[in-house]
Amino acid sequence: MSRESLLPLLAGHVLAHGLGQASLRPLAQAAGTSDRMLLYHFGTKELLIIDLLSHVAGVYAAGLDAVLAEGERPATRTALVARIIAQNAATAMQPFMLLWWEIVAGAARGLPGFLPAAEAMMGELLVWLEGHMPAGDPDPAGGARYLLTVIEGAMMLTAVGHRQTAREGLLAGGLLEA
Amino acid sequence: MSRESLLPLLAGHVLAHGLGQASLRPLAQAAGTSDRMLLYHFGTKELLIIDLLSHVAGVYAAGLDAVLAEGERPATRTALVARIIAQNAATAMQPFMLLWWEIVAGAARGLPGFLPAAEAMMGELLVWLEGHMPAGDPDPAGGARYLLTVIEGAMMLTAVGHRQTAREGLLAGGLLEA
DNA sequence: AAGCGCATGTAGCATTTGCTACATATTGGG
DNA sequence: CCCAATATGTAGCAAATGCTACATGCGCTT
Repeated sequence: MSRESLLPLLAGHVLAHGLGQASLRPLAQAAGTSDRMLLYHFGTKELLIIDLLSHVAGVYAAGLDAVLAEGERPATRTALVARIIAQNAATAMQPFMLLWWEIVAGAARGLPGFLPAAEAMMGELLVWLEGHMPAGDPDPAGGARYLLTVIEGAMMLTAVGHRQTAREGLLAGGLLEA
Repeated sequence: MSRESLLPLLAGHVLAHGLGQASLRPLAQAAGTSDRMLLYHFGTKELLIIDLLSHVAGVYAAGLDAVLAEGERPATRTALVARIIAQNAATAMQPFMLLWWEIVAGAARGLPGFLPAAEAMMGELLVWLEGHMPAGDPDPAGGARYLLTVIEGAMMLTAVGHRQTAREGLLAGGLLEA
């Protein structure tokens, strides 16, 4: 079992149970090894988490590329927003969303490895958005950044029980069709 | 030392060091008591955290009311956005911001007490915003929700190292003057 | 003064946590 | 075949964590 073959299993556990419950022994059990072996491969829990976050960021990027392949380019900004909102609300995305907020919290606090991972994931989403802006959009670069800001705000409000508020906000901003 | 007199001291520690480091003995020391006494007053760490988050939400609301008293009503939405962005970027708000993302993460995961606190704080900010929309704004209610969404998105992007992205997004959305 | 309830200190316990020491398998190159 | 490097198991340790048991002070009523 190499580092690389371990990471997906570790990521699975963290996605299922959160970073808060990510202590060595549970992680090891989820990956079918021992804490002893995790330290052997990664050196330190801190280094393991850093590798793990980096790996999660990579998986996220790959997932975006997969979604990028399918589906046609939306005709309007509102269609694009609706598509992403729906995508993020899908139950398959839920575990990732839960993990995401922990990553944001860690990044804000400056925990090692968190900020690079968070920055990378938002960067990926940004380029994805920019590549999916409606054809003929007057300002694809700025528009993508604008939509990213709005969408992430809506995601956050949704996470804290203000889904309705977010929805009304998007409506009032002309970013969602009634 | 009653529950109520303890809470501000506990909140101080949590604001300074985060919820992750909030174990009973450090908390007790910050409040000038013992873990024994914390459990005596709150019954359980979980109950303590719930009380603590509720208290933090109350402090946040009071802080908003204080800011509400001073300052005149902005003339435009962009002025309002600029004011809040500046407010949140102030170093005095930094500890609260760090704590906020932990609360969001906890709320998303359904930890007891987190969601009510987060919901309350966003609710407070929403009414504050609604009360500070420019005079003559065509849609104060929807506009406040729209601005809330956008502002929180910008805050999140800022927290993960995408301050510039957020800024450009706000500019492209016409929510910030160049 | 006696006794009763609230408050608080001391000590500990069982569990978890990250990590280490030491021994042992496994395996590929000479 | 031998040996050295790689890989893995076993056992444990020191610290932290949430919580409990027991004793004791402190104040108030009767």
